[in-house]
Amino acid sequence: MAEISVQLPDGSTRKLAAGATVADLAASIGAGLAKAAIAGKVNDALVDLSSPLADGAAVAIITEKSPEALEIIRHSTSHLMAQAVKELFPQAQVTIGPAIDTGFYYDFDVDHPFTPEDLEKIEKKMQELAKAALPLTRKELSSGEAVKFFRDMGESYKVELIEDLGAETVSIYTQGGFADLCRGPHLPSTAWCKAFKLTSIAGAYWRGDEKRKMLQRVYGTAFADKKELDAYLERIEEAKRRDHRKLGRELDLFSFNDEVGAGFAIWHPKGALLRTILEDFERKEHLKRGYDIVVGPQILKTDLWQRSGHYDNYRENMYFTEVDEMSFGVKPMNCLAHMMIYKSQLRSYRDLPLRFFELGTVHRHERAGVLHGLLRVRCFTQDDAHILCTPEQLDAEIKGVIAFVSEVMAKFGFEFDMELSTRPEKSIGSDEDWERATNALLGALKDSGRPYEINEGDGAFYGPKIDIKLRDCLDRKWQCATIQCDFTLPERFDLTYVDSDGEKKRPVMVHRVILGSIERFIGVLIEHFAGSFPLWLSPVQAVIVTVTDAQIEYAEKVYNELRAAGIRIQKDFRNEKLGFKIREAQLQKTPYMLIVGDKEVESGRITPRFRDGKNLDPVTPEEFINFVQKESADYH
RNA sequence: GCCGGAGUAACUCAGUUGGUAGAGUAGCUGAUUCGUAAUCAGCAAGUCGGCGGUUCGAGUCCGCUCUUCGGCUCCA
Repeated sequence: MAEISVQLPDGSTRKLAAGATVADLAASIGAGLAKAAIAGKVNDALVDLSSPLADGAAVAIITEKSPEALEIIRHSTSHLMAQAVKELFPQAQVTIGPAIDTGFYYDFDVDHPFTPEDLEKIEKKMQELAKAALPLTRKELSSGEAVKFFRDMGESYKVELIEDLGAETVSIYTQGGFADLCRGPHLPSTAWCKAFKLTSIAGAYWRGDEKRKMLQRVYGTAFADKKELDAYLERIEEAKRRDHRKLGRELDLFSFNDEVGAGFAIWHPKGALLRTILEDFERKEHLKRGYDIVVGPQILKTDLWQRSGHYDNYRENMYFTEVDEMSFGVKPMNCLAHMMIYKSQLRSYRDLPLRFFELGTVHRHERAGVLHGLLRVRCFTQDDAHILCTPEQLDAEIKGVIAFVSEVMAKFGFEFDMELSTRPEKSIGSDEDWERATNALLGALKDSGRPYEINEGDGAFYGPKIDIKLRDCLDRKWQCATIQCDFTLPERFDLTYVDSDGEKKRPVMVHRVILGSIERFIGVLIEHFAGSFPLWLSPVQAVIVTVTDAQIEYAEKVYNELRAAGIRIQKDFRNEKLGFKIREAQLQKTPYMLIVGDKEVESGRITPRFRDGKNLDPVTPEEFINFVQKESADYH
């Protein structure tokens, strides 16, 4: 009988009978492994346990503990859900059901939308089916056979998928009476689906195309075991507790109001102060790095937006107004004024690079369904800058921006990911310009030494971009910074500089933001810190609290002293018990509570209590001022 | 914009089969003067998101609309 030999991850080789499968290999290594195995990895491709091995293959056994396992578990759980749905709602058509970052989903075409009660029924049915330990078996069919197979079952979406695939053969996975088109791999049996939960129902367009039919999407999540599932669900609860919309109201930072308009935040004193602190920080950091602060108007003539291309490409997101029979567009971006500033005089190569920075408030008419607290609004302020430089300076400028982003994010304690987005279908500019710009960004990314991803066709209409997504403490990603290359607007506005050879040349423009939108960034900050801002950011750094009315006079004096020294302080001299006032300050997540009782009055001191409950030794007001100034200066 | 939930006092929420709206917190008033997460008592508070319809009667049923939540799509 012929033998094959395969290579294991530790470098050793193993001989097996010809036709042996991954499962056979696991069994030959040990009974424990055979029991734990859920799939295999052959030459870096994931395969089923039942997959036969070829001679010379490099094979690894995947168990629940393998990093690759989660995706397989989730994918198989999505099949389990589809099976449950088909059993409960036989008229439902199945479409696609992949594993995603947070779990999985499956889209169905059904006559009636699912209700929350349906979700419970489906989950219950899934548990039954999992208990039944149905084996998942793979079968290969020719495309023609598969089309007939699914057409006979009335699964027209599957037929469409196979036809679009254009492959000679496709694979089908069967479990009990349910069969699904799928590349796999899958768990050996539904018994491996041990810890799952359906989380939500949503509408989703077939193939993400809003012109096509709206399907019903059911989201769920799955893990290798119950403990991990519970940990995940706990994390979701934690995220809810940290929701910036909830904390924004509780900490009295901002609100939204029907009468003001959807997507327009109104900033209360503490929130506005927090913004101001961030904005002051930004101005300082930009001036340090050779940026010039500029300011443009809120509305500009519509003619100008036509010239820039915004009118053709971005009009549906803009607000317009007419005054004196003249049309104006409310700015959705800050670049036009910056270009006009550039054009206000003749520029020499010696002037470049010019870096115009503006905390520019823009309005964008986002579609009603996308608004989301501060993270998605219709009016927001960008920490926007436009760098105008020679083509030779472009690489260095982009690298400088990436370094700027790194330094700022480190101050807030954020990790971030970078993504390069290339030319979209709807765009302006020549192929050569796009290529040049894309290469400049790519070069800077490579040089940064950080990992990055590429999103084909996701660029802005005027140029490719690097998007920087930062991760909060719950590992969620938010786009904030972006660096966009633009060879097009300088052309449209005929921007020039006089080079050393006396010739007029075209500068390159880089649009970039560091925090992105102040609104969104604050939303992320609130969730990241769960409202407990570091001292340098806290709109209220301390609250001075009296024990009884007897200390008011002294406390008032200290309050004035600290406020005059620039400490952001509030007073709580109400006739309430100390515990009551501490509790309130604590719920407001105020960093320091300064306790003033008779002892402090006598000694001319205050007793600071940090919001974690720790009491510091009594200090004089001057000592506290020094302490706060020192701690704030380091941006902790 | 699309699909599906939701909208009741400032906030969080209860309100049976349609019969005239209730709790906790916050607020106000009074008492209490108190040392590290809630002192006690009393009072006041709602066009039940808005408009229209069905009905003797609508918070409850129907239609439209606004807002909001979860997604789709889009994006800082």
